[in-house]
Amino acid sequence: MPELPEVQTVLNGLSPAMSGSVIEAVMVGNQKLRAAPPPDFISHVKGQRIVNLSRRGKYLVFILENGKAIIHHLGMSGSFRISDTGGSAKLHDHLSYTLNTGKKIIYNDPRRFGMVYLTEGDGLNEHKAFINMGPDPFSDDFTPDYLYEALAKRQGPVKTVLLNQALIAGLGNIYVCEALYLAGIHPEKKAGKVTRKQATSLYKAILQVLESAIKSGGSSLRDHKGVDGTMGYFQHAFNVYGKKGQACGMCECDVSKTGGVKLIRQAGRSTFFCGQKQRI
DNA sequence: AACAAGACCTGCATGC
DNA sequence: TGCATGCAGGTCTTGT
Repeated sequence: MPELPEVQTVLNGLSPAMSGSVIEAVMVGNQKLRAAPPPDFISHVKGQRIVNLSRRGKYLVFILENGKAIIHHLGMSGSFRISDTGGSAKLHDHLSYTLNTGKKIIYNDPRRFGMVYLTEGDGLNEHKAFINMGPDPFSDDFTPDYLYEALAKRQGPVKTVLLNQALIAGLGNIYVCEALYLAGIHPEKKAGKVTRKQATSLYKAILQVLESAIKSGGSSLRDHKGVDGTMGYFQHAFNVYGKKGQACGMCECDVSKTGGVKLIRQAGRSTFFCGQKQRI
């Protein structure tokens, strides 16, 4: 489910409810997540005030008063909701935080690909979730030059390389497809063959697509929802993703001749692109 | 080292 | 209607 814009949307929804609040109770379900909370999770978290919430790539980070940090990844199907303490439990609720404000923050994840960590002695930066993570697209470290250099070293198709979180943190399948479309770059082009000029276009396209998705509250494919249950609506702005055989977002060509948006499979993932606008 | 493929799960859409 | 199949926003592990 969630790529950077969706995680940012979740963060924006959770922050007002959680920031400064004290965690009075924690529920950890029996079913195992991909990375389940450690056994001592509750004892380190209970009674702690949440002093800061942030996002790193696709991870959410809650900093506690005792200096430890809770790290959440939503996997493919994870979502948070805010409810009253009297709210009823739902299938696939795996974790919840009851706050001193009377609100309950509930993590639900049908596919259980989500991950929950608690930092140990080492700082956040040394945590395994972040130790090899590339720059966030919105950080100062992410520049056209950085992108060009990162791609230049790689032989694989640019589409696949852009999904590597060690190069850029936060991009996922949807927004890579959309960014390559905006930049006019064919997904099968070798990363190392992307020119400096193309890298600059791609840099701009990445920021543009992420920024507009965040403004729209993320995309709501299937079950992704904001913390209040509202749906994002960025999917209405997709140019190519999920549009196999249809006209791309800015198409002036005859779909009956071109066949419209193409769907191929790269490294096991679906890639949508426009054969007219995106060139090798 | 870098890359591709498989594994991990459930739910949903599709086709018979 | 029921059943089988394939696919889904991600990442980690395994094998080449």
